[in-house]
Amino acid sequence: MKPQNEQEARRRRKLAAWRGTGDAYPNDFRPTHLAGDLHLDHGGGDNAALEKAAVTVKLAGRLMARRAMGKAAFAHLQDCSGRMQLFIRRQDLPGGDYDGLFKDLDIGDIIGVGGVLFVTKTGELSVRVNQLRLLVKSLHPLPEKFHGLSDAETRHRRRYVDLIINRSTRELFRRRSAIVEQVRRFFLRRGFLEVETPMMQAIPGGALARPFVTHHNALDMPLYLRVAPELYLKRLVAGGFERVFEINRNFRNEGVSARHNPEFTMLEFYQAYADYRDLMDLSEELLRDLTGGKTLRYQGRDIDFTSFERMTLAESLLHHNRELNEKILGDAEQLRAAARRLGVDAGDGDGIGVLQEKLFEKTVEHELQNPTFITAFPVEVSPLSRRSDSDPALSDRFELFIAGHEVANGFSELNDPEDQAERFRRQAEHKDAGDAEAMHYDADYIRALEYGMPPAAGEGIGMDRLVMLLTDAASIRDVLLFPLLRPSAADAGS
RNA sequence: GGGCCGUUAGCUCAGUCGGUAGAGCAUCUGACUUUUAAUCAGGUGGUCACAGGUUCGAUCCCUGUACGGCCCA
Repeated sequence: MKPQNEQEARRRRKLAAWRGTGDAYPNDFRPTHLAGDLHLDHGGGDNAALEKAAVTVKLAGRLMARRAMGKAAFAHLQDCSGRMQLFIRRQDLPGGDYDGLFKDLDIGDIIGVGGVLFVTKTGELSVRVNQLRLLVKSLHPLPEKFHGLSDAETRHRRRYVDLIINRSTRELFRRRSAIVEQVRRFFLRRGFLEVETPMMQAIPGGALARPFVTHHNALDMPLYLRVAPELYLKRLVAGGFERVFEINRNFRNEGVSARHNPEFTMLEFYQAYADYRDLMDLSEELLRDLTGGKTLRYQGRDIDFTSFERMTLAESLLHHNRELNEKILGDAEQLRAAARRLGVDAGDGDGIGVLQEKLFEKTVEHELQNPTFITAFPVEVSPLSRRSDSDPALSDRFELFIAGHEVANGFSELNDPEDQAERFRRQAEHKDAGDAEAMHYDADYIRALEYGMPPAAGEGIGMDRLVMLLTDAASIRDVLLFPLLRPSAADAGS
């Protein structure tokens, strides 16, 4: 713990004195109103009418500003709905409270007030306070009122301070909640069942990613935090829940960056008797629902949600790389040489599919600003996707790119148990060869497919990136309440 | 993992071509009964991230460490 500064020491002394007078942490004050509601109901009115109505209110919240003028003072109280100005006169408070209680308050203290609504001569709805209580003493000075708290590290480590002081932070997380709600309603309206599947899995699956490993003591077995819910959701489709979705956390043991957090929120949904084209249509509908189908400003660029482009991976590579042609795309050696010329880290063992995907990430992905579906990914990099009827090397899969980043990944599901078993075996070989991101062989999932899973399509959408897009946030840390940070030395111990 | 940048008062930031640091807000004292970044007068507040090195002397130069930011993998 850092040594106390003078301001903190003063507050602690006040708390100690306050404890001596009775219960320092009471819980018997009940507000009757919220500031925001009062502004809606009484804002903009004229004072004569309001004074005549004599509206008495009780409000509770945090003292955020104070302007004292001798025997009277203005202050602002902030509750979950907004702010309300308080007008406090010595003559209106019970004996001694103005000098003994009000003047002793600090910015940040949580108080309860009672009083009557009125409008000041500058037109601001206010409460003329005749009852004042200190409910919680705040022991740390708050950041400055004008610049607020802007240091990114402190905002993330002490999100509670960020939320107290920065209105934009409060609004962003309310927006996030509303977006999740809207997505949920979108799927419920279409007959999807919301489910919850295991976060702790004995066999991790559903994505090419390195999992976190933990240990269950009583069962003495390793458990993995899920990298995706996919295989469980498809078991549910096999079980007859023909439309399911889940919005929940995934965990991937990878680096941290402006777009990656080790735990992140994923929307996954599955629909029987549909294919990847149906899901592209559904994705468009969802995004139009969320954006109003308009142009959206993101990080200084306009993104047009009125039209969604569709092109195959190969088409996108040819379109963005003049030096490539179809012959090169189909020849591993020529492709590898071309990739290396373009600065791609191409391994000797990389097949055509892997090379095409790496080339795509290097040369195309960041170019895709307006919503664009890229389709026809190589089977080689799509171990759970249905093979294309027209070309067995390709899968019926798409990814949606917006603002240069992957937002969604969907495909017609592979429901042929023998093909799936073969692909699991290939993945297991990669894993044995040291690929920490390769998939495990999941025999029970194969059994589920053997019972029969209806033809289906499924998709995952990264909710954090979606929220970033809709709130114009530059970093995933801005849309996570508590992004992962290394522990700071200052916070160690007590 | 690599490169570059940052860390100074509770907060937002200046600054010192190496001689122990400033502003605004906050806070304290005083004045003030319609203010709202209140105003006016006067104060307090610092291990200059941490640890070494160079130097008569380091917040400043050098090295390392921690944490963070941006870019790359």
